[in-house]
Amino acid sequence: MSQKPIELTESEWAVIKAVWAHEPCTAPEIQQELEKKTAWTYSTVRTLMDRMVVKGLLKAEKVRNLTSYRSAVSRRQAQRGELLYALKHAFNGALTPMVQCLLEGNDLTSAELSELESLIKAKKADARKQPSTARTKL
Amino acid sequence: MSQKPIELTESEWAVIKAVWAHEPCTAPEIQQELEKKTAWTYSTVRTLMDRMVVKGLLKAEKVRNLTSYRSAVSRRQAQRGELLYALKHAFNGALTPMVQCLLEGNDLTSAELSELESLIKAKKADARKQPSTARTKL
DNA sequence: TTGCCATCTTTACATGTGTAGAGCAGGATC
DNA sequence: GATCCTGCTCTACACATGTAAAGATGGCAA
Repeated sequence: MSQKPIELTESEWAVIKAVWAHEPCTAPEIQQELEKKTAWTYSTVRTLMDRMVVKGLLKAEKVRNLTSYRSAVSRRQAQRGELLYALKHAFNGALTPMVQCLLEGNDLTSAELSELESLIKAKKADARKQPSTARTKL
Repeated sequence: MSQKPIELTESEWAVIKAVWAHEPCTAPEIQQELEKKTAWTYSTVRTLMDRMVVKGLLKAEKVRNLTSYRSAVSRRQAQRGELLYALKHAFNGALTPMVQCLLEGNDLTSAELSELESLIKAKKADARKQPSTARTKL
């Protein structure tokens, strides 16, 4: 339970995003996909991917002589990991200041602001009904 | 302009937090402060701090034979750096989903939710008056 | 059968990060 | 003056990360 938080480097983010978009997929596929942005060679991508398998971020399966990769963590999990890192270190776990900082530094359209407002309203209603029980895990 | 984003490792966060709390300060002071939590020796802390000076996260000034340190980045800057990292990689720059994810995964009290609500309301009013001009830099 | 191509495997190397020991120097102490 | 702190400098080492070349190999085309 409570597996340690997922943290991804910039390169790993690039790779896993491509994998999410194509899985199951092969290293050459991912390399081609990323080449536009990163100019990484096959070797580079492959090394990254294999290291990510070791870390439990991807899963690899050998079919004959080809290796097929899939993600081992969901986008949600990865997103939450990133958020938790920021929350923990930059905001000492305090959520409200974090959201505040987010709002302060960026220009939101009033449409976006309204959207957030309704999110919060929904959440409030929710909290009233199910007091901190049926939380969507991750 | 637009200096590259600030990103801190876990250790660096520990150090800079202690520095913010005590600056101007010396390495031994910080070491003692951190010892409780981390059990790092003087050498370790000192190395970290000097590397952070090189990176521009701290400033060091030599007074006689003692070295006095101060932060070179504000808490706000560091917080924003962390947030931007998450925003960019995990959410492809989309702010609303990020806030959403934040709300989803954590149990907020209804007091907190109300607080956020008023933050947003304030922001909305704000946006109406000064359309994206006088933004607090960082 | 002989090459060729795509893919895989191995190895490498620079730089960054976590962690720290060993020895040095200046001021206080005896 | 010899000693003892306290803080400083230098050096080191293991592991992580970014990046990739070189060589091995299996299957298909000629």
